[in-house]
Amino acid sequence: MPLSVQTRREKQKAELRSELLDAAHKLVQEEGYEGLTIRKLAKRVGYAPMSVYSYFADKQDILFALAADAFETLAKRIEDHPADDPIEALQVVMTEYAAFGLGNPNEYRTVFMTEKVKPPEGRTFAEMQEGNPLMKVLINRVEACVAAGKLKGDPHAIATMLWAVGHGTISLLITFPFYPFGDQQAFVKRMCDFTLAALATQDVPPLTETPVNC
Amino acid sequence: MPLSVQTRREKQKAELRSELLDAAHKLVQEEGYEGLTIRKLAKRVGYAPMSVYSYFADKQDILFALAADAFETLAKRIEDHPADDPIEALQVVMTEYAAFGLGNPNEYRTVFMTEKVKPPEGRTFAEMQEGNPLMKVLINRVEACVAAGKLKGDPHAIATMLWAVGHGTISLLITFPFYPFGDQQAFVKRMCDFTLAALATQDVPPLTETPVNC
DNA sequence: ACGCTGTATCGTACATGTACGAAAAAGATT
DNA sequence: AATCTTTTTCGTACATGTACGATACAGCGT
Repeated sequence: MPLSVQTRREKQKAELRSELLDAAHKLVQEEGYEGLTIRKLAKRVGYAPMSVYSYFADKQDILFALAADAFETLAKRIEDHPADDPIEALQVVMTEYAAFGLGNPNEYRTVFMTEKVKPPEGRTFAEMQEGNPLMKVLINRVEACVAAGKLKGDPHAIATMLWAVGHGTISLLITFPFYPFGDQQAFVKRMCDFTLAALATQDVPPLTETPVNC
Repeated sequence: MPLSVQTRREKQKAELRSELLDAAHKLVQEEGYEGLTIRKLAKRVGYAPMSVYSYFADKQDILFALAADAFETLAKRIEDHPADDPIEALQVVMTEYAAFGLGNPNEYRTVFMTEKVKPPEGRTFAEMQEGNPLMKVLINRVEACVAAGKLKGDPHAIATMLWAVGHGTISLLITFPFYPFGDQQAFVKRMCDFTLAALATQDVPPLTETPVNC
């Protein structure tokens, strides 16, 4: 089947977009997060600065795309990680997640700590899962724990609570590196163990279905 | 004792600083967080834009100062809140904290979710407590719980863990209002109850004293 | 081949934070 | 009072994100 004209054009557009992303990635590698400016990026690919806006809504959009790549890699790494016990598998998620956040604070920030304007056009929850492959892994492994009888309750609720604890832990460590948490790894492990131990003793009801406010 | 010249000058400087803060506060009230620009602020108080930098290191510094005021008010509100049971007193902290964060996302953001550059010159932990009156209240109430035998372990460690959970919960609600948490209040309450219940059953050891890694 | 239409590209312009150093003001010293 | 020193104020300039609208250009029908 020959590509329709429209398809070809879209492909071309996608190519240029990823060329821009490549250049952006390199720029960040070479000059750090602050080093990425629209003008430099445009010059790098031989375009006028404003042309970048044909491919990305704004600078945040670029940063998001870069960070999303990084998170996808993380998700793959987690999936590839061996884990016999379902609870251990969950611990791997938390640990790797934390290591990633601490090792890539800029990416973590742009995805989880910056102002969001995107009102999701379609189904919010599904989007959330599509958008973040991590959430998928997390829920899968929670479900495995529930199936194995190690945890009890609604997987979505459990996953969300784990996310809240994990995110709180990591974002505090990122934002206040000088606060006396003691050893970062140890603090992460403590929070993880604490939460899993607590979850092991409780049956977690589903989240209330009150419509999203805001 | 008459004021020394130096003191008088410092006072004058402090006055102008707070005049600037007042103007900034009004600007934010009138035009929103985005409405606060250095140029507008300077014009408001009849100064040249660059003069603002004699009183604040940068724009963030202004936002911080504004947010710090708001947090102080919150701390006072919490302290004034009646609470018979020490655990209930702790719940009040969490609840009010959450309500504040959800009601003042901008202030919450600037204090807890923005890049920090300040390397604390003196003792880090003490600064942390001075800087944030909330942490003081939190630790006090945790200590009360420990004293009453409702909780067991190191107060600083317990407070830090509560902070991590509370912060994770609130910052997720702020950043992802469209994620299906269900009812926000209910989610906050759930996380709070979950954590306190878990803490009630564990003896919390002090945090490791490994030097801060940054 | 020739115009038509929509899209990709980009030139210009503006608001913003803030670096740098000059100018002015205040204070100290003689 | 006069001069020197220090601090405060601010004029200018630059890098940046991006709004707006013009231009060039590709694909289409005739």
